[in-house]
Amino acid sequence: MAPSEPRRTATIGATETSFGIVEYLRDSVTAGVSDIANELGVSKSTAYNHVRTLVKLGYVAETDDGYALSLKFLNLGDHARRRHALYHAAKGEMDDLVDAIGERGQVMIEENGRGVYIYQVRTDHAVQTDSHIGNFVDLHTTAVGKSYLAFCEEERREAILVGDLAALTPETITDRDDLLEELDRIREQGHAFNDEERITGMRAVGAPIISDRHGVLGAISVSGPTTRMNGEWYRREIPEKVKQAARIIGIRGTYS
Amino acid sequence: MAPSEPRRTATIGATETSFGIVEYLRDSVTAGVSDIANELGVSKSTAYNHVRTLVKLGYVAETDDGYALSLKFLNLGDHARRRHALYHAAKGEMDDLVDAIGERGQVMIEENGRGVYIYQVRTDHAVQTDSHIGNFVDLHTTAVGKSYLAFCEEERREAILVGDLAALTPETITDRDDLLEELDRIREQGHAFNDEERITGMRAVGAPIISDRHGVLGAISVSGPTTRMNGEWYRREIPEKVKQAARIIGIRGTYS
DNA sequence: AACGTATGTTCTCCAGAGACGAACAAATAC
DNA sequence: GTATTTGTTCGTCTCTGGAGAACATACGTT
Repeated sequence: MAPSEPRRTATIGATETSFGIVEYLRDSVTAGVSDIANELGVSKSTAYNHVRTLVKLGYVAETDDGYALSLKFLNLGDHARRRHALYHAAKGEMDDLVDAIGERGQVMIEENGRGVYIYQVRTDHAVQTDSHIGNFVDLHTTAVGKSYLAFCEEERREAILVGDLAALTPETITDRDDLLEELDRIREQGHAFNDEERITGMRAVGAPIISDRHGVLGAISVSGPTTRMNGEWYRREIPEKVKQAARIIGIRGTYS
Repeated sequence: MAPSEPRRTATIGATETSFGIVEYLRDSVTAGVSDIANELGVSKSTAYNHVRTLVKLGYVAETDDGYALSLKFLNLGDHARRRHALYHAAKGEMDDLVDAIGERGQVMIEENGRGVYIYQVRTDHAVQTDSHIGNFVDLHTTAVGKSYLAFCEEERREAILVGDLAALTPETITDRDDLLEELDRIREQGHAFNDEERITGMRAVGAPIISDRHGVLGAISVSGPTTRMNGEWYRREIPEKVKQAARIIGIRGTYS
C-alpha cells in the first residue's frame, strides 16, 4: 500500500530530540527535565544533557518554574523573515488597511507548499484564532492561500496540489476540480473569499501581492466573524480596499 | 592560567553543530552544503546529514540559491515572546509614543543577564542600527538596560554585574562604581539617558516598566541621532513622555 | 519531625549513532 | 571538450550520546 519509499537519507537523532524539546517547550511554555523526558520518551539523563546543551547555546532559558524557550529564537525568526522582501513592503500598508476596516489583517508567504503568516495586525475586538505569526496553514483553506494559488505559476501550483485536500470544516473545498474552478473565479475578480472554509464562523477576503518583476510574492487578507463581515460590506467594499492595498504593496515590493 | 573549570556537564555535539548551521544560515542568508561544511569545520557528509535533518524537521528551507532558514523559526520566536506579559502590554502604547516623538522606540526584557529587544517601532526616517528584534545587548550600554538595572532587585543586579563592563564606544561606562552612581541618578530621576555609550552619534532615553505586583518587567526607550535629539527636547520633554508611557504600560502589565 | 516522593544532577557502561573520507553523479565554469 | 565544483551516497570505525541506577535536594503530607 505504502509507496516504495527510497528511504535513503540518514537523519540525525540527536538533532531531532533537541528540536523535540524545543517544540515541547514552545507548547508547554515551561517544563522540567522529568516532564520533558516523559513527553519525548527518552531517559532523564538524555533529556538533561539536551537541555543543558540548549541552555549553553542560549536557546533555552532557566526560569523560576522550569525551562523555557529563550528569546534568542526571536532573532532567528526575524532574520528568516527579513529574507522576504514582502515583509517590509507590506507592514505599513497593512496597518492602515486594518485601521480602515477593523478586524484582523495578515500577510502570508508560501514556503514548501504551505502558507506562513509573516505579519499580523489586530484591532481590539479582533477574534482570537490560531493564526499566529509563523504558523503554517494549508493553502486551499484560506483566502490568502487561494489568492496565492490562483496567481502563482502553473508549474508551482501543480507541485503544491499533489496530495489530497484536507477538510477543516464542512465548507472546505476538498475536490480538486472545485478548487481549480474557484481559482479561475479568483483570477477573474482579483480577490478571494474564504467563507468558513477553515474555521466555522470566520470569513476572510484576500488578494495576491504581485510584483511585475518577481511574480507573486505572497498574499494579504482581512478576516473576521461572519456576524460582522457580511452584505455589501463583505462582498464589495472590503474586497476593493484589500485589492487597493495589495496593489500598493506590490509596487513597493518591486522597487526595494 | 585558566581557572579550574569544574567541567562537569556533558554537552551534545550533534545539537551544537545543528545550531551552528542554523546560525550560519542566519548570518549568510543562504548557503550550500560545501560552504557550510567549510565554515563549521566538519566533513561534507556530516554537514549534509545535518542539513537534511533540519529540512525534514522544517527549520531549513531549500531555495533557489541554497539552503536558508525557514519561517518556522518565526513561530518559535513568537511563542517565546508571548511568555512575557510585557509584550502585549507595551505594543500599543509604544506605537503611540513613537508617533508622538518620531525616531525609534524599543521594548527590552532581561534574560540571562543580557537585554533582548522584544519589540521595535520605527518611523520612516529612523536610523538603521543593529538593534534588531531578538538581538542581545549588554545592559550597561543602553538606556533600557540601565533603566532595568537601576530598578531591579539588588540581588539580581549583583548577579548580572559580575564580569567586566565591555566598552563599545569611548563613552561607554566601564567602571563599576561609575555605573552604580549612574544607576543612583537614574533611580532618582526615574529615567535613563544613553549618550553615545553604545553607538557613536546615537542617543536614547529609557524608563523601566514597573508592575507593583511583579517588580520590573523590562524597560522601554526612544532613540535617535544626536543631531535630532538634543536641547530641552532631549533633556526634558522626551523623558517626560517616555516615563508617562512606561507608567501606563506598567499598569497594563500588572492587570493582565 | 520524620517520612515519602518528587525533582534535578552525576556516574558508569556499552551499543550504535554519527563523523569521516572516498567515490559517485550532476551541474557549472572555462 | 575538459576541469572544477557542487550535492549526494556508501562503507567503515570510533567515540559519543543514550539508558539506568545512584545521589542530592526540595517539597508535601501525615
